[in-house]
Amino acid sequence: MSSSKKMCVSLVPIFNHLEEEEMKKIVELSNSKKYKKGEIIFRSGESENHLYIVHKGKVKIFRLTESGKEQFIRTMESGDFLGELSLFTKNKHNSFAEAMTDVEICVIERNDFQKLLYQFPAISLKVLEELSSRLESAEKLVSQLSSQDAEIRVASYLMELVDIHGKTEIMLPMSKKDLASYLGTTQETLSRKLSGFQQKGYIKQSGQRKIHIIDMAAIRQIIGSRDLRCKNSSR
Amino acid sequence: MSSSKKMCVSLVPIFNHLEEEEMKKIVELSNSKKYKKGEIIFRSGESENHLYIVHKGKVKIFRLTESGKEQFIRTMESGDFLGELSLFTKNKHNSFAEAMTDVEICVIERNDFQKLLYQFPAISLKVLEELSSRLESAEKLVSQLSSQDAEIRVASYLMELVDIHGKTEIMLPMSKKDLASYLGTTQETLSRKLSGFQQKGYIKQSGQRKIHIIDMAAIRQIIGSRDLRCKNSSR
DNA sequence: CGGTGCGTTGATGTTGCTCAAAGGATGTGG
DNA sequence: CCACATCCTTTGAGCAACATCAACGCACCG
Repeated sequence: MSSSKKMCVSLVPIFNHLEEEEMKKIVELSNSKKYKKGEIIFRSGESENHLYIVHKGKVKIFRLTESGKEQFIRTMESGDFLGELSLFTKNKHNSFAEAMTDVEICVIERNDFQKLLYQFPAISLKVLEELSSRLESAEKLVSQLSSQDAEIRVASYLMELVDIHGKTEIMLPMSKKDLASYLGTTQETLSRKLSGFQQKGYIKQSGQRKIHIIDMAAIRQIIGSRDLRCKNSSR
Repeated sequence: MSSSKKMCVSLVPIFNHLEEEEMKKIVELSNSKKYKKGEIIFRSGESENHLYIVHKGKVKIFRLTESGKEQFIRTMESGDFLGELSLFTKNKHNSFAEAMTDVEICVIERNDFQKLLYQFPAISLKVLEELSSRLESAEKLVSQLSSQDAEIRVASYLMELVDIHGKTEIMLPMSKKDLASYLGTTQETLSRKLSGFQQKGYIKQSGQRKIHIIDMAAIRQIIGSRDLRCKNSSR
């Protein structure tokens, strides 16, 4: 119990650089909770009073679109923290968190966390870093979504995965259904696009989530081809 | 000169709560710069070594879409700061900043700013707050963009402005061109949608950017009408 | 004034959403 | 261990929304 609490604290990048003693203090403030796959951890509209730290498992964060569709925002894995937004602004949650697998989470009270920030400025810096990078990826996502072309979005995403994995064998980190939502399209369209790529020999799908990239150049072409469609004459 | 520096520091929410003396220190670290309307303040890809604080005027932040289109991210006005991302992660800029009007900006060196954060934990908290709320609006934007329907996006945006202004007379904070980009659509579509609303008597446009909301209820209808379109039979 | 960029409107084509139906994959309980 | 339920995935067909192209009116600026 206490050990799993300790695990949490020592896991998270925002804490794990602290001295033994300081960590101990934090451990005392934290609580451990478990959720089964599919359980909702919090709902949009609920008021936020905690910092959640994912200790074990995977959590999916999503919103509901104005028009009622589920919009996948991101996944959180071991070491990630969430609930950060309302920690400072006293707002309500504006998104949902659902356990994608069985999950263990450590929880710290809002007020306690704020005190920690005052006590240990270094923590603030870590949190800042994390928020910055999260903001960055959110803005990147925005930029991708407004690329009208679903094909380009899919292609970009594949390239992104290649970069992350560092090889041409990639695994989708979520179901195609969720991925479609993340990319701002539908399951059907995503499925068609991938099948299309496969037919043209750009990729090879195996199993549910494994994709082998065969012709990177061709895929890059797609991304950079905003006016190929104009007419083949002009360029 | 020095007075305009001081203005900057006392303007920004992240600093203006500090003691006179502390501010003085900060003033010493800052520099003032001016840009003419249309000038680029920084470009995507340039490395980031400064915190910019907008003192006077308006700045537009945008990215270039994978497909080469301009994607409007946000505007920054007096008191807002930017350049925050790379301040912590040592990255390159991933967006462009362009002066929408003549602009005065205060600049602080990256390293100096980091020192400030260590010295005054309260600053970190302010920055955290700001980043949080920025992240929130980015995620909201994501959620809106993936609402396939441009009409809904336009309607939502109008309602948002009404909330902000607190009245039914609203001013667009940017050109329709930029707004279209922000909403992930084109000038033409935006123009048509607005004309459409006007024809149905929901709104009244006057001048370039002034809009009077007449029938809020109708507009709210649009937003919540994900399956009205099924068949006209239902209404 | 001519020039440049923004805003509007019209016509046309295409992407990708919707609905529908059926084939895997996975899991649950008998 | 099998039968059944559920969820994810794939494929098909039709249609509406929206991007694109094009042309013109309008404002702002030198």
